[in-house]
Amino acid sequence: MAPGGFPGELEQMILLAVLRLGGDAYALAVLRELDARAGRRLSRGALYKTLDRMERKGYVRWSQEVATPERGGHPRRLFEVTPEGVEVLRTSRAALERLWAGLDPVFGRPA
Amino acid sequence: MAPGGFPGELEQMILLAVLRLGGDAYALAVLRELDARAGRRLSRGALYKTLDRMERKGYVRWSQEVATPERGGHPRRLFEVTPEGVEVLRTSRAALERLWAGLDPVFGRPA
DNA sequence: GGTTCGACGTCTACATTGTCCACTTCGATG
DNA sequence: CATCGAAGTGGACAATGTAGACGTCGAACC
Repeated sequence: MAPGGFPGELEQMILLAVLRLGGDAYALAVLRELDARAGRRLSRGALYKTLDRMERKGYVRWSQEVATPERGGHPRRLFEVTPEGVEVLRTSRAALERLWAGLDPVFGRPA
Repeated sequence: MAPGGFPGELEQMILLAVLRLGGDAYALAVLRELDARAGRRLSRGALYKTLDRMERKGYVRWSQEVATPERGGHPRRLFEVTPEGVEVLRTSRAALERLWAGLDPVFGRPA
């Protein structure tokens, strides 16, 4: 298992959203992706907090966006998932899948 | 979405383990199932705490085991997932799956 | 050229979850 | 009767999840 143990539910989702966005993962986009895909809403504060925590753990890193059009306000932070982040996602997914395996009947979704 | 929002990572796993065990879901068995299936280890304290919290939220309920052999110590608690618990699992899984969808290439697991 | 607005990021405070460990109970075993 | 193993409980604390208020810039408005 990944050294730090299992990531929290939100951490997992954020990691996935960042991954999905590829080179376009700045904060507000992550928020929109989370809402659109998962119906998961949260404030910017919550997002940045979690992202910062994950940075300390080495699951994500970020850089300032290149100063292209500069549309005002702070320069955007562009997030990216590290290999460690990918790894942690992989193991947590595997664990979950082994628990789900064979339960479909219970959920009225036979096979 | 389920009223109480998304369940935590551990809550999810415990719910699944209880489900898997069917009528045999007493605490120590849940612990073993979690370890065996998901490599997730935790103390009894952690388990009971989480189970109690989930009871308050209506995701699980329990009953004393029928006093058959009485092998000593406290009577065992037999856990069971409520319909609400099933529902919450279903929605959280759906959300996660929508986030995972299409990411397989990233994980070196093409299709 | 001041005001407002919208896209960003940051900070503080607090609620919820996750976690361990020491303690207790009680039958069986020695 | 001392010990052991299976169960459950309680207290304390660490990690995660969460909102909201605040600051900052450029652009658009007037």
